[in-house]
Amino acid sequence: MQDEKRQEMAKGVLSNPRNQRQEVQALQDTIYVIGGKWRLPIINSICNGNKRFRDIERSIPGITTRMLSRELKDMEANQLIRRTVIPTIPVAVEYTATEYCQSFGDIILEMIKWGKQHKERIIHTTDQ
Amino acid sequence: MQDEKRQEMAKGVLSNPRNQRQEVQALQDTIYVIGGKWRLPIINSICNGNKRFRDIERSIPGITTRMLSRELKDMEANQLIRRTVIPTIPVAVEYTATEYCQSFGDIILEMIKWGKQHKERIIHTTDQ
DNA sequence: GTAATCAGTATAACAGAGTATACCAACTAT
DNA sequence: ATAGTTGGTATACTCTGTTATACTGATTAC
Repeated sequence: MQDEKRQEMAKGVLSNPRNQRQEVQALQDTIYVIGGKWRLPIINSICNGNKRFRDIERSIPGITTRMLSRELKDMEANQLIRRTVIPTIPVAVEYTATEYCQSFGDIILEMIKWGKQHKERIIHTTDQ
Repeated sequence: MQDEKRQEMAKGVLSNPRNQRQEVQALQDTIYVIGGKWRLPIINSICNGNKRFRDIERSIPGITTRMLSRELKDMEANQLIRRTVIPTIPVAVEYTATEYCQSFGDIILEMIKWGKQHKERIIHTTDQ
């Protein structure tokens, strides 16, 4: 009731709802860009030095040629990666990360960190 | 220490494929756990102090009652959140984050940071 | 001649994530 | 009476991410 309303106002004063809405938006934007199962692993792989299609493919467990092909095309269109054809015989194709792409570095590092801790947590949990 | 770790990682990237596979695994594990459009926004909302169903719903643009209901149930089953029924009249239901849930904090912060930068990038890009 | 590698494309089909809409039962406020 | 809140569930549907499988054309190796 009125108490609740008063508490709501207090909350607003403390945590600034405008800021909060902004942050939810930012979070959702990011999720939109890197959403899906494969974007981040692909970015990670390329940033780790894999340049060739089959190398990237092999470095990501479970991915199919089709998904890799599609994601690479999409990421190239969005300027996340650069695709260069080297006219050797046979032609070689190299994928490299743009600086923009590298801006995901911190997110990827945090997620790797979390994944490792998660594994430890599961190992050290005796029950289940 | 952190510089050393980073250098270690860089070395590992170049010379130790086992390390790399481990990290891809960790990354994919994390993606699996927080996958989907709604998990992180929900976690973020609850960690920001929203406890009631409708409050959480209102704090996340675009989410439907159905998705929120499903995700909350799932997250409760996976011990990411706690659901407590308070026997007032009418009953109130409160959702709170477990410590486990709070371990996503750094990922969420990084993603919010990225989202904000992304927005600025788009604003400062004259073309398009 | 057979197999393998490279960099993919084509086709079809599926599962489940996500959407849309309506509804419930209890209560409050006007 | 009427509209609104709370905490959801039910039903039906769409959509697209994802998988599976096969195939191409050029080259190298055995």
